[in-house]
Amino acid sequence: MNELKITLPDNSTRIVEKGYTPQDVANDIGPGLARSVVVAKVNESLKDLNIPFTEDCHLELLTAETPEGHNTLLHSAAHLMAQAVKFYWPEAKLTIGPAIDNRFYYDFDVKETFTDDDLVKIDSKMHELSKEDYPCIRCEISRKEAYTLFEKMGEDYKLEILEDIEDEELLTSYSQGDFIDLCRGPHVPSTGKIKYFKLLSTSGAYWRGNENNKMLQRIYGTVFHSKKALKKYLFLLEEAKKRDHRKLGKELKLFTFDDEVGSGLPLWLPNGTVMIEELETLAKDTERKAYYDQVRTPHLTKGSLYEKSGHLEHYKDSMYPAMDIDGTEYYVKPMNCPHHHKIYASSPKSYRDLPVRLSEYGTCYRYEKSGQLFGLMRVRSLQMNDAHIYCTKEQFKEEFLAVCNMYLYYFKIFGIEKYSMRLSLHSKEGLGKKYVNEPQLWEKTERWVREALIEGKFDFVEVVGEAAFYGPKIDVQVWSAIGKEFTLATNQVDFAVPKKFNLTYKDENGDDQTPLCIHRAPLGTHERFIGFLIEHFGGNFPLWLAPIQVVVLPVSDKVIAYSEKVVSFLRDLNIRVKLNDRPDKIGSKIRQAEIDKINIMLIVGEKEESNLSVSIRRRFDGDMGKLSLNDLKNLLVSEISNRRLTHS
RNA sequence: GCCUGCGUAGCUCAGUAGGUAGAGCACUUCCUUGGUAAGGAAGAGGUCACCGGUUCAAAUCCGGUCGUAGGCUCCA
Repeated sequence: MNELKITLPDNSTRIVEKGYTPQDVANDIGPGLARSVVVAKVNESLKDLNIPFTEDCHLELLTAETPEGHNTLLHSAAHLMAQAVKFYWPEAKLTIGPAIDNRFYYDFDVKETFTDDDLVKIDSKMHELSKEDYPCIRCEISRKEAYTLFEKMGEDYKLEILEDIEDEELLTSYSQGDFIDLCRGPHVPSTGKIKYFKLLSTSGAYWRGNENNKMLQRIYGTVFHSKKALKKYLFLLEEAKKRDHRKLGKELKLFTFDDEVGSGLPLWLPNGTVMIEELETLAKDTERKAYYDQVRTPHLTKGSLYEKSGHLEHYKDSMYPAMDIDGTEYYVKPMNCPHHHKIYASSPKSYRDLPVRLSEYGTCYRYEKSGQLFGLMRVRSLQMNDAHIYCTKEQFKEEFLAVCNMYLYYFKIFGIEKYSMRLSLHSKEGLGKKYVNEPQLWEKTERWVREALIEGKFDFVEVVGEAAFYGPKIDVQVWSAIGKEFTLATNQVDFAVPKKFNLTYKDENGDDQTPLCIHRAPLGTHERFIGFLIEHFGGNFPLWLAPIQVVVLPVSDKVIAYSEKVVSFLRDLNIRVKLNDRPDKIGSKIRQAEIDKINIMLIVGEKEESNLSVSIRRRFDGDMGKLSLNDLKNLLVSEISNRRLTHS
C-alpha cells in the first residue's frame, strides 16, 4: 500500500503517496500556509512538519497564531537562543528551555552572569542564525548513543535528565547548524521561521527548581508570528506597568512603605484606609445577612496554643520568633484559627447551635522571607477577612457551597471575571510531613469538596500537593497587572484541628461529635485584595470605593461661600467630598482632579450659585450639564448605595 | 533565603578620565478672579540610603548593612 488518506479539519480528504510530509500538504494547499505553518497535529499529537506520514490520519496544520503553534515557536526560539549562547560561551552547559505563557526561557550553567549588553549580543546573533535558516533536524537516538554524545560534549545536566527518562521512551535529539540538544520536540522546520523575537530579562534560577541545587542563569524572551503581534505584546507589557499597584498606590496616595518601619509592613494612608473601611463594611453587611457572628481576638498568644494546632510544627519558619514574657513563650499571631477554636470551645455546643460562623477582621503577622515580599501582594502584616464555620458533616456541603457563592457575589460586585478556581489536594508523599497523616480522612473530605463543587456547577482544576496541612481547599487564582499569579480568596476544609482542640457538639443521641471546620477568606487579605483592585480598576475605582468621591471646583473666589455650602450638603449625605479652593484657573483644577482619578467634579460658578445647582463633569464622560442639588443627591446616593460599577 | 540590577529634593529623573550637586512637577509667598486637562513671578527645599575602607579629595572606586526591582524557591 503506497497511498495514504489524509483527512483535514474541514473533513476533506487527500490521497498522498508514502513519504509525503505535512509540509508537503501545506505546500499543496498554498504558499501562504506553506510559509506560516510551524507544526502539524497528526491524529491529535503534535509532530514536526517534515516527518513523513506512516498511516491514514487526521491532519491539522498549525500556524504560530494557534496556541499550540505558538508554543512550538516559543520552544524553538529557546533552542535558537541556546545556539547563540553556545556560540559566545562554548563552555556554557545546557539544562532546560521550555515555552511558558507567551514567553520562553533557557537555563544555562555559566561561570559569569549575563549582562544587558550580553542580551543585545545574543539577540543579534539569534537574528544571524535565523537568517542562515538552518534546518532543525530531528534524530531518533538510542539511550547509549545519547549518553555517549552528551558525555563527550560535557553536557552534565543532559546526562542527569537522561537518567530520569523512562527506559521505554523514544529519545530524540534536535540539531541546527553545529548546535545539538536533547529534546522531545516538536520544533519548527528551520531557524528561519523564528523572526520576531525579543529577549526580555535575565535572572537566577535553581536547577530543577530546588533551592539546595546550584543556581543557574536564566534568560527570558518572547517570540511571535509577526512583527505586529510582537509589538502588541511589548506594548501590553508597558501598559500593564502603568496599572501596577505599587505605582498607582504611590500616585493616588493609598499606602506607603518606610525603611524605618520595615519592609513588608505597609502604612495605610488616609485614601487607602477609606478603601479598607469600605471593604470591611461590605464584608460585614454580607456576613450579617449570612448569619455570621463577629468576634475579636488578641495579637499575642502563648506558643503552646500553636503547638497544639500544629502551626508551630508546620510554619515555625514563617512565624515571628517567640518573645519571652515571664518565662513563657508568646508569639504574634500568624492566623486567627486557634483563637476562633477557643471561642467555639468557650461554651458547650449542641447540634442545634451549629453551624457556628465566627468572623473577624484580624491583623496577622507572618515572617515572609525578604525575597518573597511584593508590594501589597505579599506583606508581613496582613488584615484578613477571616471566618471559621463549624458544622456537622450533613451541613458541610451547603455551608461550603454558600461560601463559594459568596465569592461569586463579591466578584460580581467588583466585576472580576478572569479568575480560576483550584481544588488543592494533598499528596501521598506528604502524609505525615506536610500533611496530617490521615489518609482516609483526606480521601473522604476531598471527595466531599469535589462533589460539592460539581453540584454547585463550579468550574475548577485539581492540583495535587497544594492543600493546607489540615485539609483540602479551594483557592481562587487571579493575575496581577504584570502577570504574577496570586491566590485572592481561599476556602478550606479542616478535618484535623478541631479534633486536636477537642471541639465537640452533642448530637441528637446525646453523643459527642467533632465538627468540621471551614476556613474561609473570600476577600483574602485586605492588602492583597486592594492591591488587586488597584490593578483591576487601573486606579479608576467605582464611586462607592473611591477614596475621594467628589471634588468641588469653584470657578473663582467669588463663589467659594456657595461651594462650601455644596460641600457641606454632600458631607451631610456621608459623601467623601473635597473642595479645591486654590487660586488656580478652572482648567488647572480639572486637570488636577483628572490626574487624581476623581470620578465626579462639580464645577461651581456664579451661574450655578444663582439657581442653586452645580455643573457635573464625570471622568471618562466629560461635561454632563447642570444638576439641581436634589438631583445630584439622588444620583450619588443611588450609585453609591448600590455599589454600582461605573466603568471597567 | 538565593542570583542579578538599582538607591541623587515630596515625585519623575539629569549629573564618570573622583574636585563636597542640577531640571521639571509638587510645595511656600505675591500678582492674576479666570467657565471644562497646565496664567505669571519670586522663594524655599538634598550629610547624594546607611556604615566602613582607598585617596590630598568620594554622589562617583571597593566592602558591608538596609531598602527596592526582575526572577528562583516558599506561601497556613
